[in-house]
Amino acid sequence: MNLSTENLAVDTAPTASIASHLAISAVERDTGLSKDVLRVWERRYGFPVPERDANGERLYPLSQVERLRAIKRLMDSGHRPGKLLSLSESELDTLSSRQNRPQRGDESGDLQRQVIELIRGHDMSGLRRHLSLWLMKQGLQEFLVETVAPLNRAVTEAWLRGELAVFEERAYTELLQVVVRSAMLPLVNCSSAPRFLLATLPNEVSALGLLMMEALLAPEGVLCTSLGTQVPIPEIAAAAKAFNADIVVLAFSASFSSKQAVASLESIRSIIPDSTAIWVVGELIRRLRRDIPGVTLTATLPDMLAALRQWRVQPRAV
Amino acid sequence: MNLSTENLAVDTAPTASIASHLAISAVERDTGLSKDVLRVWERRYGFPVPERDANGERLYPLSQVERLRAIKRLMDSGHRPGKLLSLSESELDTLSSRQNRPQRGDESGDLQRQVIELIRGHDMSGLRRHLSLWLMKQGLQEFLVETVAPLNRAVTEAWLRGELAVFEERAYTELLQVVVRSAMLPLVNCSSAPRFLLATLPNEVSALGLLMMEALLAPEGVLCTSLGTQVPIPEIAAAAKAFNADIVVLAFSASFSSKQAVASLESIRSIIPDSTAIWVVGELIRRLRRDIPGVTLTATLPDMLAALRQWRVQPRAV
DNA sequence: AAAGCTACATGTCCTAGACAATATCCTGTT
DNA sequence: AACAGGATATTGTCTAGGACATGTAGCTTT
Repeated sequence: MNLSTENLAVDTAPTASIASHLAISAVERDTGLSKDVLRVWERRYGFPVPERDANGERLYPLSQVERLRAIKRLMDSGHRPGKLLSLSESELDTLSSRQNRPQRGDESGDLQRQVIELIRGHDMSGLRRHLSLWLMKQGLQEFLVETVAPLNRAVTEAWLRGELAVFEERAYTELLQVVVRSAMLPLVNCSSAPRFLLATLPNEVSALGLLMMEALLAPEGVLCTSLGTQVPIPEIAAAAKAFNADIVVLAFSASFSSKQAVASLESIRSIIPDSTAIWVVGELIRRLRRDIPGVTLTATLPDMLAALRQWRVQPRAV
Repeated sequence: MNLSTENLAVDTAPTASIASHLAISAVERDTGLSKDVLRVWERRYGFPVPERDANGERLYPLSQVERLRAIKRLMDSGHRPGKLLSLSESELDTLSSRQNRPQRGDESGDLQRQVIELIRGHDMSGLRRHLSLWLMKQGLQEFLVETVAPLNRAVTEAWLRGELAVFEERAYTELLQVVVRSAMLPLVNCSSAPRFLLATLPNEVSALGLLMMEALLAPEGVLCTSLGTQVPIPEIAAAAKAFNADIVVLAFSASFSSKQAVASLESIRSIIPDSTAIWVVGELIRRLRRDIPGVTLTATLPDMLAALRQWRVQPRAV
């Protein structure tokens, strides 16, 4: 439609801008870097250096946005901005590709490669059959621990390496939800103690960890109430009281800021009664330095089950 | 270090601040109003007027945050900030309580009141039985159209009126997901045309509309691929191509900004081929003034089914 | 090696002004 | 009385650089 060189002003939607450039608010949304950070990096490190529109507002070329995304990914896995931002394009690339190479050489690598191939081929029905098959073969809990957990890691890593598109990862996640939920259905007559309350904190989008917890707990016959993702802290506290929860489970994905996690956990711990336990699960835990008093960290799914057995023997002792 | 009345600085976690006050970033998260907006309102309208910590940074008392939330709700339903911000506390209250009074006096009001009572009593098992019962009685599609849709509206309204807490609404939503998904399972051998791709745009958190669409389409035997919530626009386009979708369905809840919706829809329409239809569902549609060329708006679930029948007779004619 | 200290790195907040996009109001015309 | 068009008001977002608190790294001391 806009064939002239004048396509700049034509399409200036509030946040979307034109196809080849993004406005600062769009970059904030796409990369997860706040506007303040984008500006201060420009000032301090000289990158990114966006162009400007007629009105002096920043317009980021897609190439720079791409690079910002790479930088953010590396930051999430522990690198510091100062180093990354002074790196050249190629140095960044080698770092990106190296970063997740240490593939654990476990026997399930085959399945993982197979699944990733199915995802890349967009064969969702095939993927579904495949996953259902393994589910049948292993039973729900083993399926989760032995198959789904490593598979999730493999998919996440493939995504970080750029081998999977965002939408492919999303489609996988959704499908997995369907498969796992289908296995949980027969198990819903949960009635026995303890009472669990599940949620993720604000800024934690991933529903996957939450679902896995719910599925893992279902065969144990416990009473699970899930609040879903992104629940404000006071609401979690109110819910714990209302549902009379014995244990509040909070799930975190690897990308959650550990700084914020610690702060939030301490804040939650201080407002719900000590008689209610708080358990934390998810990849994030690997990156937590210090313990948080009154909060139980379970790095793996089996740890979680162990904690449950422990609780049953000796409630409230965490 | 500071043991005196200086306990302000002690607990100043990045975003959490102390129990009775919130930092600006926390208020942004809780209310959905950007930091810029919060500051500019203070400058222009004299509300909110937060206190300051030792460092001159804003600290919002909970009472003001509460009021900001009320204002945001009213804005979402069409009022303009200038008016709301000059209103007194009590005027705001009357406006809030009036706003959703026009209860449609339909016969299903009884069920709705019953369900809301169950939610308020935190009787999730009871609620589950109740919903399952109606599902059995009505069958999936009728259940969605006749029961779930009005129920969702009733719950949302109760929540807007402050009769339900956020966590109660969340627990209801999660439970509903489980119930609906359970009914979809037997229907998954979807293989026939058309191929659907489902998603919500960034900023749209609610998975409920999406799930309802999926469930509504399941009995029709179509092939549905869901990408879940908050999918970036370019990813939706890429997915439409990869999955060879005939129809892309985007779900919006009532709280989505109509301005942004129009911009996003136009942007999406311009990057995916005309042979792929775009359908929009959700409460938002009521608030859209103008049509968007090449985009089909279906305000209710039956409209959606009608559009599907239409498509089957005459594909691509939208 | 643990603890303390200093210097640097880094994200977030601050102020205040500018401006574009939209809503609303007003006026003249059919 | 309904409606088009233009003036005006409203409102969100952007800009700039400065300030500062917290976190990290490297060094020294016990």
